[in-house]
Amino acid sequence: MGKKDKLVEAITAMDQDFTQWYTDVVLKAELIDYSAVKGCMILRPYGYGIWENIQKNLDAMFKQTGHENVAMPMFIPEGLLQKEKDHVEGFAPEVAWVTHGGSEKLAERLCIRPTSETLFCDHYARIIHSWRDLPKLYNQWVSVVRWEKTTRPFLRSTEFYWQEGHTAHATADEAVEETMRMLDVYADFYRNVLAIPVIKGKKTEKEKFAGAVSTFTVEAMMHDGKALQSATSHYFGDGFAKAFGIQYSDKNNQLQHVHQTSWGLSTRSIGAIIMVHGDDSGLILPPRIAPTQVVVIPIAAHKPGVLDKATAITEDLAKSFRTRIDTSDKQPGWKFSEHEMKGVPLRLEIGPRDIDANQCVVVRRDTGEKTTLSLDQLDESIAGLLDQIHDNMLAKAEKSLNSRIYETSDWDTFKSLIADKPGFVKAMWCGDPDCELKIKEETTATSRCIVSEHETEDRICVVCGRAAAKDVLWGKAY
RNA sequence: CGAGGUGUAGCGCAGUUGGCUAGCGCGCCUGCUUUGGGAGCAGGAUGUCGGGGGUUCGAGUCCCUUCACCUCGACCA
Repeated sequence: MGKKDKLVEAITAMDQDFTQWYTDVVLKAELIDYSAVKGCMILRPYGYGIWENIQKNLDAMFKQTGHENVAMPMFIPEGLLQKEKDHVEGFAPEVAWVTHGGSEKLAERLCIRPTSETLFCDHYARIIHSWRDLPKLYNQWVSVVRWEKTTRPFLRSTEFYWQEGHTAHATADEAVEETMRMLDVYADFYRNVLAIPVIKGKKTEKEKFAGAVSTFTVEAMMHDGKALQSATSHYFGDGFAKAFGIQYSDKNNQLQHVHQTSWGLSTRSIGAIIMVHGDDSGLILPPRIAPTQVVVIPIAAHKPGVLDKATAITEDLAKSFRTRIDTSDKQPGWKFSEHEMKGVPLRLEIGPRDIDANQCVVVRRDTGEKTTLSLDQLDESIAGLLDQIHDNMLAKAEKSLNSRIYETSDWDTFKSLIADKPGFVKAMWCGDPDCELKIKEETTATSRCIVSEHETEDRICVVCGRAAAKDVLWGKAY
């Protein structure tokens, strides 16, 4: 047993048991703790720190696209929830109800928001009167509650944090444009901030959001080849507007219904970060959202000058990067492993030998590569390395995604691909829900999204062999 | 909600056909020595054996029940 083995024994190896690896990482990297309520997790400082950085980056993108933040109540009266038929049918089975206020039974029970369409619609009906009031581009950062049967940290919990954008527009075209704009924002965010490549597409009727005209999604591929629906953007048409009476007078003094969208990204994105980038030593965090980008580890800290120098470097770097120094009395080796497990992108070692040579040792989490850097112009070196890490993580994830998308038009090949090859299968679909259902029943794979739609004579449905226009990505999903 | 699994110290576990004061490793605390890949020595603290009920002279151990967590299905971000 070498020391490396001991390190690995803390976390289950990915290829031995991926779900156990995931649970180990989530707990040992101190992202969450379980709570007293089933299915509810506590976001610990390190886990919440990731979420804060996700919020910071994504919120800036929302602001750039003209959106404003608001805060809606967490309670929805039953009558309000029931206004839109498809919506209530979709969510009713998994809502939590408040029936009492103090010891008084409520005349009308209140559900704890599973999503806030109804609240926004109710509000919009009151504040939108004129074409001059449009568009309304609102977003909120809140938690919602869905009474899930099976829960897993970040991937599916009873309460989870997310943002939900809700917009109202004068025309259908504008609303469609908004739907696609926000889908692009999510795809860009995943790529440029989380270093995760995603596939954009449209959900099938079966998979779309309750109450939506159409749902668009970004799908990511996890290390085990399974799909994770990573964010969604919905076009509502005027269905909610009609149910809630959201009308405005247009420029010709005609009463019109608004056209709406909603879009959301949740703490599930943290699950994606873990399962796309992680390795057997633990987390590997994308530099742009890592709570700590650089951890400084003084070596032989008791020796004169070491701690002072390490502290000075930390303070200097902290002006430009999220930098922390580890002054605990643990052994250096212990610290190395600890910060690797927590996915800190860069580790900076500084000891007596370095100080004499005016240098430090910097180690990349993504490659393990160790380099010696001059203490002069350290800022530029670190900035360059963090960008390189991002680019490398993205490139690696992209390669992993692209190398595991298979394509076939043959039903038997399709079945064996789903069964034997982790990843996605691209196959044509005629659009018949029965064919979609057959795929799910016989392979457990579901349609992830329709990536494109175009009529071509020679293309046939992978299931029934009839003419097919939809290019669909299929896969097993979380 | 269906199938299966696990609950003993902070974590990982052992605990024999039911039997005396419930153990081990790691971690934790104190002190000293150490420090470039999970340190060493010495001393110390920590338990409602998940909860409730039952059988028994006696239950961590057997029975019933309940709760939580994990895995696989059905549903979702």
